[in-house]
Amino acid sequence: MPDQPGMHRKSETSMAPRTREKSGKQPTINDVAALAGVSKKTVSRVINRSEFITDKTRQAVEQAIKMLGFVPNPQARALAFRRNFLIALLHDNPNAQTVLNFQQGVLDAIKDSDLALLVRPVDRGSDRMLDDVRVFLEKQRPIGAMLLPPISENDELAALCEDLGVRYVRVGSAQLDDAKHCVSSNDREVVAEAVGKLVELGHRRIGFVRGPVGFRSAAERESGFHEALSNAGLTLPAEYSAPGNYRYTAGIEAGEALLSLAAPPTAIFCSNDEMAAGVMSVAHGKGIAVPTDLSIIGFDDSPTATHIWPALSTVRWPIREMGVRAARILVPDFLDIISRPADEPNVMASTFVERQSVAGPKR
Amino acid sequence: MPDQPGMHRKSETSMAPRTREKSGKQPTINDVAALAGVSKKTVSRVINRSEFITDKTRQAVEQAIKMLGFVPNPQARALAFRRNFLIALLHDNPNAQTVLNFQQGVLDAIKDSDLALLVRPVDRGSDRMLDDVRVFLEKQRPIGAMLLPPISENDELAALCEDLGVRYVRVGSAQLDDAKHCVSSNDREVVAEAVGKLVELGHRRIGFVRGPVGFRSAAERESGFHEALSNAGLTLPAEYSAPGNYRYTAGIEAGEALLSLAAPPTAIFCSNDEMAAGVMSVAHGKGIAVPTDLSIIGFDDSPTATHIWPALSTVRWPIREMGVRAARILVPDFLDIISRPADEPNVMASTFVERQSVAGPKR
DNA sequence: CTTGCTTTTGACACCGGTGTCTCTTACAGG
DNA sequence: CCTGTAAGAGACACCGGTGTCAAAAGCAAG
Repeated sequence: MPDQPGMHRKSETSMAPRTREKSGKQPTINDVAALAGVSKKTVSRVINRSEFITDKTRQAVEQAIKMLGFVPNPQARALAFRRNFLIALLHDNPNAQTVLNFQQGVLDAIKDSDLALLVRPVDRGSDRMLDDVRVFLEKQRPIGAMLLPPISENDELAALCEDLGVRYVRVGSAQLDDAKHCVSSNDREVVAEAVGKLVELGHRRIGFVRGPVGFRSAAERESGFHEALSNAGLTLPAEYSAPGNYRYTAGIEAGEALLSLAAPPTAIFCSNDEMAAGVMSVAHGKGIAVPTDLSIIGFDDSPTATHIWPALSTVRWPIREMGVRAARILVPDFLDIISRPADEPNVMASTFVERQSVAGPKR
Repeated sequence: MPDQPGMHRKSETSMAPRTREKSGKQPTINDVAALAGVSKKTVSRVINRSEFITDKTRQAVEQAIKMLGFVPNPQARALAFRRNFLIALLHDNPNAQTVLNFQQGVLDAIKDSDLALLVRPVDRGSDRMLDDVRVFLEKQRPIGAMLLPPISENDELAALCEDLGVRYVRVGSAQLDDAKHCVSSNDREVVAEAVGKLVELGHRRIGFVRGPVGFRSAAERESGFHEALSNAGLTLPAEYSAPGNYRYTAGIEAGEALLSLAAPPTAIFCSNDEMAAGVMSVAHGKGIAVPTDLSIIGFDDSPTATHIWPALSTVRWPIREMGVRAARILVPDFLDIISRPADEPNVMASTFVERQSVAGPKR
């Protein structure tokens, strides 16, 4: 059966992942140029805030833009600029809430800009990780990338960004003095403050649940803990220090270990909230009352901190604010920032949040 | 003071948000065409799996592609296709863990494809919401969009996608029969099963903490609850039903109300885990032992469910699997799926997870 | 009114792919 | 062997912007 006369063959169009467009086409730079009576390059200059343009021309173009509701096509710009107007968020899913809060901060910061956010989990551990990220960055060509802990500690990743001409910001770790590439918080200091409160309340037997080895965040927290102890002239007996990996189950194990000691601690600082929840569960199970018989402090101020009972005293990490700040460091030129980034600190303030899990020792 | 002879003026280049590129340029379709001795269009056909090509030519091109390590430039394709090879995830931050789990599922599904994930929170509530999303979709031109609850219930959003030629999938709500646009889970059924277990254990006074009004997810859970009760020939006294909004604080209030009754319930089903945590806190505060004096069931299987003590029996929502499934529905043509999407269900199975917060009534 | 410079603007190629249409080739049938 | 037809491959325009460089315009000095 012959095809319709006019039909040459199956159209190649069907192959394209294209879907129909109902609403009228959007205006292009050519439409604007025609309406304003200038060349498209001039319109381009206005869009890109070129300084070599007279006010008169600029205004004429801006009016035409407004009249047509013109929005530059990001795909075309991406092709011409060899850069996509995107920020990539690279993370290794340490904690959902953390990622999402940070993400939220970044989105707050770029809300009124032309940027969008690309999320990309990476598999630390995998040996193809570096290649995967390279391919990702080469393909997506984002303006910049944000590295969340723990992968922010990977120097090779930073070097890769550097090499590919992708701006980057490392969050919560690495050299604090590199204000161009780092955002962090004063965790050590605030942990010391929190543990100091325990000492003030009269605690002398204070336990510690560590974070995973090799994590800078964990090292910071541990160092703050020791600082508080030595300030008080105390030392940490080996059996009062339990290993951990930021997981709830590690908290359970640590709790079992610490609370089974002949002379158990009267207070325990846990390197994050999840582990604190684990320790608290063990205490409940053993009939040890919190905070009467045992004070507990966590770190993160995750939702868990308020959901458990009694509500957990913890260190709030300004992760969302760090997201905002990271975006400002990364792409100040896209954000119309009032206060120049240089004026803002790149070490954000963590705070100790006191809830119901801390009291003086029983006597 | 005159400039260097060759220097014409300040270069306009400085305006562009471009950063230097160290590593050598990547090969383009032209390089491939030259190496394979064919036209670029032919290479394009191979890339796009056109059927009008002989095996011989295809192999020659594929070899050239491999030899050069050629990767098509997504920006150029986006421009020519008028579509970006992206999937947008639109959500209204109902619950960080949920969003991230879903996100993870989507990423699992698109891992080996050319797609990337764009995340975009939307502000339900705002009246500019629809316009914001329109601008976003028009600018980014993703292939498709995923709508997470509760905004998945917004018909105008779906219509907008339709209108803009953006494929879409609505998660966890809306018409279940629309297999092309919906993924959901059998929540009603599983809630009925969970509450049925309470009845089997001998509970007769069972309280209910509702979800926010107008949410389909809440309605489903409530309907499952009632189904279990009526199966057992029970009814829900008005004072046993407390309002809620999925927040911890609402759980606190509901707990206060229900547990202050002269004849308090011996078991409470909460429409989500956060509220269950709130109810549990109130029980702890009142010295009501869980599960001895009070059984509690939640919904979501969020991290909170395992972090609180005793660990919460809850309904696990297969959110990550729904993410995978949603991606397969949305972009089957990009995923090289073995089992065709039509073969898979679009109603995923929730499951009741029994932990330590449920026991028989005290008698 | 020129001249000589600087500032603004525009013409045109180009970024790296895809759509359309035409031309070439391969093969079955006469 | 010739012809008719359909499949395969290529030429060229185009997607919607930006970079380069030359031309035009503005302006102070001669």
